[in-house]
Amino acid sequence: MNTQDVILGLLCKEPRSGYDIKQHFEQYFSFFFDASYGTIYPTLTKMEGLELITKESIRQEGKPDKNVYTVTEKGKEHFREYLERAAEPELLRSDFLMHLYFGDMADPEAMNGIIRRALEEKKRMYDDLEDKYRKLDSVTGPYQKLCMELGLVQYKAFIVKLEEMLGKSGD
Amino acid sequence: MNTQDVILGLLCKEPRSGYDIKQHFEQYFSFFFDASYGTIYPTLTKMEGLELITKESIRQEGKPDKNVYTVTEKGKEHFREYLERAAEPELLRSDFLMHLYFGDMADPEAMNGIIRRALEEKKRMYDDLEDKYRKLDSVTGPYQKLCMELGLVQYKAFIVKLEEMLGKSGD
DNA sequence: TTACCCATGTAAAGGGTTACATGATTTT
DNA sequence: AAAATCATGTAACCCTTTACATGGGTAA
Repeated sequence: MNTQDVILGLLCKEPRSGYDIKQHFEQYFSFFFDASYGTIYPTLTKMEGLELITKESIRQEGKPDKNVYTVTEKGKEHFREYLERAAEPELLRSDFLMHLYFGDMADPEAMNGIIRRALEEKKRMYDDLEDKYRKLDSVTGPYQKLCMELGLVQYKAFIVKLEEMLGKSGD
Repeated sequence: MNTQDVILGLLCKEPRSGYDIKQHFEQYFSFFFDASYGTIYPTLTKMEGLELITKESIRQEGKPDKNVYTVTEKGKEHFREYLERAAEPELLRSDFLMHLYFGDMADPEAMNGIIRRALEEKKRMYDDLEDKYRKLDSVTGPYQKLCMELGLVQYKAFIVKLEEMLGKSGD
C-alpha cells in the first residue's frame, strides 16, 4: 500500500482535488494512514502520466482554481488489483513505548510526565475519533464504520491499561 | 526517534554487536519498532564516526568474528537527551484497515477472506507476544513488562472486535 | 490586522528497505 | 545434501517529509 493506491481508492468513489484528498485523509484515515501535500501533488501528476486518472481545471468564485481528478478505467482496474492483493503487515512505530521501555534509565518524575502526556494524547485521539464516528452520515457504509470501531476499541484498551498503571503506582 | 536513538539505548544497557541488536529488535520491539541490517550496520559505522560508540573486534571459535560496540560518555549523554525529549506522535500504517475501508468495492467473499486472515495474523502476533511475556526473566524491569502489556491489551481488543464482527455476519 | 482557509506545487534532504555479496558452522 | 544460524557489509532504489514559494478571500 502506498499513497497512489489510496488516492486511487478515493477517486473510485468520486472525483476530487489534491486538497480534497488531503482533507479526507485527515478526517477518516488519520489513525491508520497519512500523506502530506508534498506526496499527494507529485503523486497525482505521476498518476496522470500513467493514465490512471485525468485532470480537469475548475474555476471557482472567491476561491483559487482547483484541479479535479477523475479515475480512468485503467485506474479502476489498478485499484481492483490492489484490493485483491493480500494486505501488507501492519506497521506501528511508537516513540512513547520506546521511552517507556527505557523508563528505568530516566528520572521517575520525568517518566510520570511522559506517561501522563501519552494518556492525555490518547484520550484526545479517542474523543476525536468518537466525534467523527458520531458524525458519520447515513451514506457511510458498514465497512467504514467497522474501521473506526476497530480504532476505538484499541484506543480504549490502551487508555484503560495506562490508567490502571497510574492508579497502581499511587499519586 | 530514529534507529540511532534506539541502538544507543540498547548499548547503554550492555555492549552488543549489530547482529545482537537486530535479535533484540525482533524479540522485544517487533510490535512497535523495527530496523533491517541494511540500516543497523551503516548506522553503527556512522555512530562510531560521531564518537557515540567504540568498536571492538571479537574473535570467536566456530563462529565468525563479531564487532562489539560499547557506548561512550558522549553517547550516554545523547541518549539522556533523547529520553528527555517529548515522545513523537505514534504512527500506525495498516493496509488491512485500508482494505476494510474500501470493502464495499470488493467481492464479499474476498473481504471475508481478508478479515479472516487479519484475525489469524493478529492471533498469531498475540500468542507470540504473550509467549515472550511469559518468558521474561526476573531481571526484566517493570517498564519493559508494561510495554508488552500495552501491546497485549490492544491486540486483544482488536481480536475481540473482529470476532464479534464475524460472528454477527453469521457462519 | 492577524490569522486561518483555500489551493497547488517544487527541491532538498532524510530515513528507510531490498537485494546482493560473502562465507563458515551446525542442525535436520 | 539442504537449510538454518551466525555475522557483516554495500548499493540502488523508494517513499516520504519538511521547508519553501505563491497568493486571494474570509473570519476574528
